[in-house]
Amino acid sequence: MTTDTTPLTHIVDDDEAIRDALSWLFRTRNVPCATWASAEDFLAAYQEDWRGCIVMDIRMQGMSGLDCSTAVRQRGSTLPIIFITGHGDVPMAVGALKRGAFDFIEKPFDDNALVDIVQSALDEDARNQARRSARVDVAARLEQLTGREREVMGLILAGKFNKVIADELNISMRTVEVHRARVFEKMGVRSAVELAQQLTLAGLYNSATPSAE
Amino acid sequence: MTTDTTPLTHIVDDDEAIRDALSWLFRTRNVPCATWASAEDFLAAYQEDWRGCIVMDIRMQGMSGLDCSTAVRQRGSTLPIIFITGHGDVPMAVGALKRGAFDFIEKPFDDNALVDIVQSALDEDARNQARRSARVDVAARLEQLTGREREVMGLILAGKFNKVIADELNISMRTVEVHRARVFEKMGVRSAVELAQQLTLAGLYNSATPSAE
DNA sequence: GCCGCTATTGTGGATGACCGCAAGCCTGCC
DNA sequence: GGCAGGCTTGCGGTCATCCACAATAGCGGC
Repeated sequence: MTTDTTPLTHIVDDDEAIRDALSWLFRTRNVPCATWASAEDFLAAYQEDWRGCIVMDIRMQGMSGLDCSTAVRQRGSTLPIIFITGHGDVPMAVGALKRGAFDFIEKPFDDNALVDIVQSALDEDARNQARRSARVDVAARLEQLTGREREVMGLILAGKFNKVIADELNISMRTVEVHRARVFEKMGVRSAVELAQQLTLAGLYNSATPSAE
Repeated sequence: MTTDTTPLTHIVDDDEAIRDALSWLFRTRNVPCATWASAEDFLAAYQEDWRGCIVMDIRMQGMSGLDCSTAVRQRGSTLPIIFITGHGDVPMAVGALKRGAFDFIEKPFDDNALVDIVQSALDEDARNQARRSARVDVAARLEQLTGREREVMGLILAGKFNKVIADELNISMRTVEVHRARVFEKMGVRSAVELAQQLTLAGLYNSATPSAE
């Protein structure tokens, strides 16, 4: 669907020496990477479908790493972000992590430790991607539904019989059947059970399962 | 179900002055709290159904706060833990948060800030509790199922017809129907759709929805 | 040996789901 | 006006589900 985006470790640092050192480190460990000389450069190039992770300095000329992470998150990214800092403190680290950073390490850092962290960040991104692509797929299918079909789908997921649905919508049972069939077809499922699983998993639908007890 | 456990903010600190100060702070802000003079004391008293949050010093006589958090997590607790430290550093804070701590603050701290943090921790616990109680409920129902019933349920959730299920289990369709009815009854649902929703939501069942496309 | 639980099966009927075929109505667009 | 897409409906039939009634059988415990 999307262009074949290879997972990349994006190095964002205004210090060329650091960029070169990190770039060399990752390449020698077979971790594909790209470098950016500023948060602005990175944000200008950033595409929604990028995968991998970000290794970014907190303090940079121009936009800071924290602001950059906020900006990239606002654009819908879930790329794991690893912050590097030379002059960090506890509140800064806590704030970054609570806002969703993947890790926060201080210079000087251990090469092996950083590579390990990057690896786990890449793993996490891969997992996220799988979940997200499922959600996107389901969302796209939902888009195809007509208004009436969505309406009928809701009632199906509420566990109602075609007869009841027909009654509530003031249409004939046959019409409900047609809509129902279209919903299944467009959603790519073959039963109401599959439909429920798909939507519940994707978290895109919440029926008020009224288990009266 | 569980005894009426009021949300409590548990203060764990070996320094009596701090305990008293925190206890006073919380009480004057209408935050019910309890105090413990050591990690060991807390762990000895801890009950699974406790709700609220934990405010704990990292460095204490005897068991450290980090070890205590590990211990309490191993006992299944998801209580939000707020660490307090006088001599913390970045790696310690990062490690604590990555292991699931709710927050990590340094002494001296701002009273208002701490109360705010505790409030959001209590909120999070309340949210967790709601989700967890649903999961526990479903798990309890699953427990009631006999082996055969669980087996049949799996095939139902795989979207198979009774006929196919009967075939795979080498039993008659009628028997499948009986098991099916019992599964619905014990799980408190009235259709396969509800069953799928309940289990998928609780995250207690994952059918390999094989949407071949 | 009797009881309770689980697993098993059959018959027959009511109800619901699914489908092909056929067709009418309305709306927006070229 | 014609065409496409969405919404609607009916008929008749097949297949699946649900259920009441009825019954057999093994297993562990009192």
